[in-house]
Amino acid sequence: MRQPPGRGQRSSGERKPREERWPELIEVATEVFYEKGYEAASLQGIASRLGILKGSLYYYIQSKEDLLFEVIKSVHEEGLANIESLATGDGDALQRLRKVIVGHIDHECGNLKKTAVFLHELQALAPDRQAQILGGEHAYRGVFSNLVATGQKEGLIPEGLDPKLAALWILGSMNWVYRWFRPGGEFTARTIGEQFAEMTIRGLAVADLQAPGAVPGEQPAG
Amino acid sequence: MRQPPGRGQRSSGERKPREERWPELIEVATEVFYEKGYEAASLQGIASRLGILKGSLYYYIQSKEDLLFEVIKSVHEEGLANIESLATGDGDALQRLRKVIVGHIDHECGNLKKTAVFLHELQALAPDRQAQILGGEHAYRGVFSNLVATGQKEGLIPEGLDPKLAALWILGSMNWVYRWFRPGGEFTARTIGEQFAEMTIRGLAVADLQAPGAVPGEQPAG
DNA sequence: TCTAGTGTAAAACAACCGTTTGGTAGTGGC
DNA sequence: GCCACTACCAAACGGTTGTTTTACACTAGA
Repeated sequence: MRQPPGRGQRSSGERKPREERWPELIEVATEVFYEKGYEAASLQGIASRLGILKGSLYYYIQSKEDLLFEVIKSVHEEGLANIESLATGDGDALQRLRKVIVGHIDHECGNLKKTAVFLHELQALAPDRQAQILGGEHAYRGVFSNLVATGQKEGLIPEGLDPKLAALWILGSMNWVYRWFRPGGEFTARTIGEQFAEMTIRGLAVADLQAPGAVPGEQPAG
Repeated sequence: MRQPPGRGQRSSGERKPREERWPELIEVATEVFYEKGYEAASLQGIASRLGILKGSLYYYIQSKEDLLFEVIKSVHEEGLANIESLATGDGDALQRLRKVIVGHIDHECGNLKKTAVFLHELQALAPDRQAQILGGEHAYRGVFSNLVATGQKEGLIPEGLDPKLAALWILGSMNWVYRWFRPGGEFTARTIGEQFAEMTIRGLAVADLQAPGAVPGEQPAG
């Protein structure tokens, strides 16, 4: 079964340069953290998927928590850049909000494991590292509360709504998706994003305003 | 420092009947799981808060996972009974949905630790135990999708919306609250529940219908 | 007074954890 | 052909974990 090091074919034992090993490590760590959760995951398990020994991981990291930190930091930066670019596009606040919601859910579903690790294991980090990632006043939430506040100035959203609460309301519905979405399942990311955006926009908009896009009539497959 | 067993005063060493110890155990376990997370929590820690040795816990449980199961099961039953009673009251579907949302968030914030353990640590259980708790087709979600479907029959909610997606949308926003709510903080559970209900109902209702209750004008303290 | 049962102590168990240390085969630059 | 460096192995470390076993002080009932 276990061939001597004739040639590849084994998943283990290959010596690789840092530039190749590092992203591999991040990817494998993400998968293992996703499957087992951070605390239940072991460096042993990560190392053996890479084909090296767990002690060898310390050539790349200084601690297990470092690994989680690196994973989460990269996911957060990626996701934040995504919605910030969507939020600063054309159109009024509600039109931009629609794009952000659809785009964020699409990104979330397309990067399910990474997102799940970020959303679920963030609190496994030490508090100062959590703060370091989220930024002083929750950059992520800020994008949404700013959109809501802008919508209020534009007269599209009633002044009675608290922008921060509205932002948390939106974030909650979106950040729950990773819990039940499965690729190839009942709903596509697109379907989810569009219906969520529809309901959310309608929930925020003033009474006498109706969003131009009608309720999408597509029947989800399955 | 360490008094010989003269009389009480120490938090440890008291022998108690099962009826008294068992709920104490569940409560302490809930707290520890809340603070550290299930995997990172140790039976050692739970036992020492009770003033007994970790081995003695096995007089009450058969495994650590059993403990989590008991905690989660009781929380789920409690929460489900709460929203089911609210969902079967008077009024049309949207009026009942409003009550359910406000009541559920109130319950969630009033039982923050229990709820957090349920929502965050459920997936630490073996899959069959998860299924055993959630019920065959997610009893919790069913309450909301049924309300949405009923609202559609009553002509209050457009037929184009998928009731299951709508239910997941609602659940997400509510189940995110435990992540940021803090007692005595910026918002009361009541404020959160009412604004969330307001936005959610409006997001679901057909265009030419306006909910009787206006947007709550209260300014949240802080 | 004897007895059965209850709630806990005490101690040990193997297993596994994250981390450290020291060594080394291979490689590219000089 | 030497040297420094890179990427990893090999082995061990102390500590903690969940769990099991045996024993025992105490209590209630007969």
